Amino acid sequence: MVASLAVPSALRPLDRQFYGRDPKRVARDLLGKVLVRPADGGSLTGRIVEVEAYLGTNDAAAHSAAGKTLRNAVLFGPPGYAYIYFIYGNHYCLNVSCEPEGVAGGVLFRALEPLSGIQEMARGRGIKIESDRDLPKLTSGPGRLCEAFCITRDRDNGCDLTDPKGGLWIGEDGFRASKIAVSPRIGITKAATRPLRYFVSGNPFVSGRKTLPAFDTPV
DNA sequence: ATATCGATTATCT
DNA sequence: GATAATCGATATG
Repeated sequence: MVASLAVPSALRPLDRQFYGRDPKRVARDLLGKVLVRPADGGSLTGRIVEVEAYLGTNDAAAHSAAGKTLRNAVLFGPPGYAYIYFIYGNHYCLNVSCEPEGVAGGVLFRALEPLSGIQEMARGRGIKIESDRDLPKLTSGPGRLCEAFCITRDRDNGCDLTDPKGGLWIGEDGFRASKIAVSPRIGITKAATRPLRYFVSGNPFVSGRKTLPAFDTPV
């Protein structure tokens, strides 16, 4: 089993200042934090192992690149709020707004390591967990983790992620993420080479490539 | 293990 | 009318 797979204790929410910074810094610092979905009979929780930074300006891949619209308004609002969008006619994806109010920016949640509420997550995903090898199918990928946590735009867009009494929030328990790697972002066509994806190297819950590609040794 | 492709719809041109 | 910050299934090596 994975070292960080432990039931979080004494989770305390991250404050708004944490999010009111450059998305690159927020993304890096979110690794190892815990996403919490309170529910009857026990919260769903998962440790963040993969994220991507989307810069409000000067980033063609960001939804905020072309300016504020009804859809992306949360990205231009105050930091620490959930921006949820619907993609490919099938999936929701979760972001948190960054930067001070009036400045766009966000972090996309790409993968979690499930900590508690495994059965609820499996039900949300509509799959059965036969062994530990099936666990990554719960929350490995931005669409999957939203399905596992029952995150939808109607329910959660604009939700305050700093509020532990709210329906969705992010906490820390003292765990320190290590072996952090950076790579280009996944699934985009614009600004596709910028290294803005942050992940825990080798963690089995990371989506796609879980390590940095090897390179030839110079002669 | 990697590659390709279809599903399905909100949003913007 | 085209596109998309994806996923799961199928095909092929």
